[in-house]
Amino acid sequence: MEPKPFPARAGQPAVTVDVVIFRLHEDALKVLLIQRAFPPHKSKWALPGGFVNISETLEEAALREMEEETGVRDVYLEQLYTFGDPKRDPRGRVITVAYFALISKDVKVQAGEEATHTEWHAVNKVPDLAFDHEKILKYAVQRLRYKLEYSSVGFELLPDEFTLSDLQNAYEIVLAEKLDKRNFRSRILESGILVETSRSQSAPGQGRPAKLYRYRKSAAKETKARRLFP
Amino acid sequence: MEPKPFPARAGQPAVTVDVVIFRLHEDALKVLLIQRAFPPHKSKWALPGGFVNISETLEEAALREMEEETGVRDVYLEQLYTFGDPKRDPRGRVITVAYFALISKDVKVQAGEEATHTEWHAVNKVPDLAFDHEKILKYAVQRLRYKLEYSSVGFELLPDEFTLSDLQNAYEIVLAEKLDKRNFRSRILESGILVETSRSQSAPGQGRPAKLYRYRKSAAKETKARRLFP
DNA sequence: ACAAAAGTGTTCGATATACACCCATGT
DNA sequence: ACATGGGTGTATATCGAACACTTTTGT
Repeated sequence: MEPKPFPARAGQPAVTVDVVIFRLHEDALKVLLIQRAFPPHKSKWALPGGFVNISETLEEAALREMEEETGVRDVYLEQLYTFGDPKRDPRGRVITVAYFALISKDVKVQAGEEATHTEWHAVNKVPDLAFDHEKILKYAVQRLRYKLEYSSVGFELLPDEFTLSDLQNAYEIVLAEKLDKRNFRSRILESGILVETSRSQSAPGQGRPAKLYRYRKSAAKETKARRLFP
Repeated sequence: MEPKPFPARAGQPAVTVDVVIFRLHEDALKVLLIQRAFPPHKSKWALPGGFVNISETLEEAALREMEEETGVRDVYLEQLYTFGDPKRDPRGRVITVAYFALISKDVKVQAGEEATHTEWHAVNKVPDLAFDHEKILKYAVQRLRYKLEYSSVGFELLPDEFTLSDLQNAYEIVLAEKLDKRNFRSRILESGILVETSRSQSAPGQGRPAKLYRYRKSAAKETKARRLFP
């Protein structure tokens, strides 16, 4: 594989999208990184991303990049911020529109294209990143934590059916803090965003089986909603 | 004045900044609009904006546009969102990074360049806007209202010194709702973000003179701060 | 019977909300 | 003295935070 031609022209900034793809795995919040095969920052890790095609929306560009690297298309995707420091890319002026994506736990993630070296890294243990990608990642983590408290994006990280312990676990991993079990459960249940299924799930080790719940998408009123976790 | 050449090239999106400039005037929240002198959307009103120069940051571009139209440079400026629908500009692919700005009440706003026709419009009475600028404006108003409740950006709309009635008035105008005087005052004062000056101000009509306060910038902890107005 | 995880309520302090009258000044 | 806007406190309801034991299952 050859490096793609760099499309910036004199006088005109180029536009890319970069995507911070989050996923819960092995009790950690992980982010997908690609090891760069070409300079600049050769062999450093970077967020997946690429140039915006002339006839696609920014969101389509982000979804395309996601699909190329993960095979996954049906995800939660949100625009994060646009980074435009003239010196952020040594090749020339590149403005990047950053997105973040959340992948459900039950979605099978395929490897990227043959030659590209992609890996999931725990967000609190990422290696040195190329360009300003550390700044972008930090911003994304901050936004995810914030939204977890005020909205119900958290469910996008879980499978269709999950136990309340799974859910609390997911929140604790992302927020990096312990939550009170009774308060967590009563708040979640009172909010009415969950429906109980008739099934339950035996714990991996042993113990009392837990009821399985499902998220009611219809109840996703973000705006002015009471915080889930104050 | 001639229309500027349109710099989009084949295969490359062009990048602009658009700025939603807010100001309180005549008991209304107003936004600065420019009447377009050339097609497309000739004679429609639009947000001030323009192409990003190759060596300036996005924020610098937004400040430059602001200064060109208002003569004002020292303002609160925040990135809003990036709009990139391929069909948002009929001339070609233009991605715009939208910003919003807040101008203090004591800043004198100069007219824009000779030929450009600029006017302040109350946000609830704006005319038909060019491109997708109505969407951008609505988004900006929503963000401003939101931030007013959670942070102290509200002070950026007021002069250096102001009375508590002025402040409450500003909040009521932006939020478009009445607030309780006693609750407003105790919350603001308890939060410690104001310092009392030794001076007071006679009301324009008559009545008891009001104490003048000043905003303590140092107390601007936005993150995880308690909401000013829940 | 015991280990392991699920499930369940109450108390207490803090905060939000609703609400009405006196004060200082100018005319 | 009166009109005008400035300034003040309390009672009630609601919400968040802290906290420990019983239940159900598998081995």
